[in-house]
Amino acid sequence: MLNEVIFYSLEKTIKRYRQFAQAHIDHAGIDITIDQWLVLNVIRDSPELGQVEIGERIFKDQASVARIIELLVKKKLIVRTPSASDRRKLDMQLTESGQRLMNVVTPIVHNYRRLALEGLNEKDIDQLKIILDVIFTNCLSTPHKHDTIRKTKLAGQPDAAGS
Amino acid sequence: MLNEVIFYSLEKTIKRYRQFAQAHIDHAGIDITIDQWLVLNVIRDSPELGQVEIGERIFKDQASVARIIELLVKKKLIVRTPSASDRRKLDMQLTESGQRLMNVVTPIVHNYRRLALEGLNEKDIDQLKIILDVIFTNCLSTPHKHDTIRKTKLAGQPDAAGS
DNA sequence: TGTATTTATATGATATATCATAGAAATTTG
DNA sequence: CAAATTTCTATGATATATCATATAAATACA
Repeated sequence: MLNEVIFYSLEKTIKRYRQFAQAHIDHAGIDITIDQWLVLNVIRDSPELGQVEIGERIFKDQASVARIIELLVKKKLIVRTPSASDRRKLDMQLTESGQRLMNVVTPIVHNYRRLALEGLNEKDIDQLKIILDVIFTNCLSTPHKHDTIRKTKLAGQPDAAGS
Repeated sequence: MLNEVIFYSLEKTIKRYRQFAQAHIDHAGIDITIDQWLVLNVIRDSPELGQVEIGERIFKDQASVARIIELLVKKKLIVRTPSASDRRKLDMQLTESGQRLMNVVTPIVHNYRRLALEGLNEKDIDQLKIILDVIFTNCLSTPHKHDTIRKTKLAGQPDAAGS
């Protein structure tokens, strides 16, 4: 029963957290999405990274990163110049306005992260991380043909999956 | 330090879980997304619900539910007929094919959920749920003007947010 | 009852996620 | 070196998320 609902709790919590985070940014009158901020943050810290590597750091794929970068350029938060070392790339750099935005938003991010964790101690967070890592690791494996066959056979059984 | 990374762990884990789940469905050769399955599942169990209520059960907003329902109709997994009691509504019902799909997919869902939780006991899941609920509750509050002012003042400080 | 308000659904606009692929450039290899 | 392969970015197609709004119908209320 709890098993069944745990993924709903995960979805529910992460969605609420995202809304909470965005609400704090919006509330400060800043026109940027959390995802855009994440990419901007990586670019500031590691301007040499390509789109794939940026994505790896924030769990986005290359296509998403490419589109977010476009928006950052449109918003004049970064500028791109042809890279000297690799002509497929464009070097990226925060504009003045991009830097100012980071300076304003970063403490807001720290603050809402702190608020979201109120009432939890180091041990709780540690425990949470450990459990999430187990789930993450479990989800690394690919389904095999064999699994599918077994799955189908389980269809009529009294829910051995416990969910 | 752990604090800083915990939301990344959450995002990382939920994204991996979604891919894992979808991979299991795809692997069985079934043409449906997890989200479509979620909506279909609610409709089967509670065909009387409106789009807002469906959304509440699976943490989606009305617009997303409306669009998913459209796709379910296009895929001929449900049919809609004008509601007798409320002419704004359309009653929904699973087609034969929709029911067959549910019969095939449901055990797959149970299976990958079980796989994702391997190595975790009841206590772990319970603990996970409790911690997630704390975060969820913390994220229910709305940012206030006052918070914004305090946040801005924290800007130059040595990261009191711990993140 | 007639009007105002609320509710339910649909849809437009924009952002992000995912998969696939195109095109250009870099790298590897024979 | 030339051809094959790989890497990097851009982009098309589709699905979902979010916000806003339109429309129609139901409900509340004066």
